[in-house]
This record gives sequence, C-alpha cells and structure tokens, in this order.
Amino acid sequence: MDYDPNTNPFDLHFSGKLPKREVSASASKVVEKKWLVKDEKRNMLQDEINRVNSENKKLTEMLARVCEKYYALNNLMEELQSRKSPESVNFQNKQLTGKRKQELDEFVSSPIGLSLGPIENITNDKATVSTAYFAAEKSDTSLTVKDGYQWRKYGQKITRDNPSPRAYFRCSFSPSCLVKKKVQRSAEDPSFLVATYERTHNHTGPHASVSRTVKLDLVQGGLEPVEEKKERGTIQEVLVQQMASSLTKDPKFTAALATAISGRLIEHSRT
DNA sequence: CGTTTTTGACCAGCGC
DNA sequence: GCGCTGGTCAAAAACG
Repeated sequence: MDYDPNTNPFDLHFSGKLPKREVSASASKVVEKKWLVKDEKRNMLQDEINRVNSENKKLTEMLARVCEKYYALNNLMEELQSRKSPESVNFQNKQLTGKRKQELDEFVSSPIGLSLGPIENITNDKATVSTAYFAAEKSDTSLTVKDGYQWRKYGQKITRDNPSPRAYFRCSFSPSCLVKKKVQRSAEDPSFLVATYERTHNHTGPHASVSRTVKLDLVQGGLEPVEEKKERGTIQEVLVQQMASSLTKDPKFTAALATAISGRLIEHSRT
C-alpha cells in the first residue's frame, strides 16, 4: 500500500552516471541545473513520504480497531463453543489416572488454542478448564503471568511432586467474575509457567498490552533452540506453534507489525 | 486509606 | 479415625 506512483527512479540512474561523465564548462552548468532539479524532487519526495507516513499511521490505527473488535468477537465465539460441546473433550479426560499426568498429556497431545493462552478447554456443567504455558525467566520467582487480566492472589502452596510452589489467583475485575487460575512452574521444564484457568470471564476481554508482553517473552523466554530430551523437544515445538498462532491472531501484534513494515518501507525509499 | 500479597490455619476429600 | 494433600480463608503486612 506504500507504492507511490510519483516516485521516480530517475535520481538514482542519474547520480549513478554522473562521475563517469567528462566535465566541460558548459556541461557543469547543465549538471548544476540538474542538481537543482534533483533538490526539488527530493523535497517533493520528502513531502510525499511524510504524507504516506501519516496515512500509514491512520491505517494502522484503523486496523488495530478492527482487530480489537475481531478479538472480542473471537472471545465470545470461544465461550459459546465451549458451552456447547462438553462430552467430546471430557472423554479423554476421564480415562487418565492422575491430575498431573492429565495435565502433561493434555499439553503434549492437544491442538493449538484459538487465542492467546489457552491450549485446550475441558468443559463440564460446572466449570471450564483451560491450560496455558508461558515462557518465564528461571530466576523469576514471582509466579505471575501477564495474560491481560487482573488477578488477586489468595493462596500459595507447595505441592507434592513439584519443587516450585503453586499460586492461586482470582479475577479481580469484579466480585461477580468467578474465574480462578493456578500458576506453577512446570516440573518437566522449569523455564515454563503453567497456568490453569477455571471458568470463563463474564466481562470484556483483556485490555492490557498483552502483545508487548508476549514479544518480551519471546525475547527473554525459553525459545532458544533446545535439543535435549524428546519430551522437551515436543514441548518447545508446541510452544513455538502456539506463540506463532497467538501472535498472528493478536491485534496489537498485527498493528505493531504493520507499523514496523511501513517504517521499513519508508526507510527503504529514502536510500 | 483502599487494595493486594503473604502465610499459617483451616477444611474437605481420599486412601488406609 | 488418622494422616496426607490440595484448595481456601483471613489476619497481618506490604504496597501504591
């Protein structure tokens, strides 16, 4: 969308040939004139770049708004769908022996989630349970996960088969929102935080800078290539896919990408 | 001063 | 009943 019909490659060709010409007295005047023309053209181009730049900004904002609406709609769809089909997902769940085994299997075999975070939903009449995995610094002991919602911590426990504690959170948006989550470092790979969500929010989705957090996690977090255990390889792979899918569906990331691309185009057109 | 976090106490479920 | 475990409560402390 940044193609500009007014942009003329003339300048480049001209300047490229300049040094090779023999310079006579009359020719130098011609060159001088051409330089003036070039200056004028450069100014015009600069104006044009500025105009396109501001246009890009507006388009980016529009895109962000559209994506935000899409995101909200997507959340709603997700909620409706999870209310509809309780049995199919539950089947697999009941066959498993322990809670923790279930958690792991769920992670390894599950399809990629629809939106940022949840990989799989398990629904019954009482509650919706979903699990999400976040990359985290090993040194970070806070057990907080930036998923865009606001949480109030109400407990912390040491569990039997995991050296790191489990933290319990409630959604603090409103007392009527009954969503809870548990966050604990993965026993298999301590560079992940495992967040387990119960029920669905009865209010609008996250407004915080989720995409920025995800970007940060990608930079800081455990996405360096790891090639040790088989299990870990699978976990890494799924996480990468999940994040990729999350990012492409995240409006703010899309907007940021658009801005970045337009920035690059402008930069390119300057050279 | 209101909100959030911390943390030990308490409770419920389960197996023995 | 008893002990173990996971989940929650609530008073005190910390925070903004």
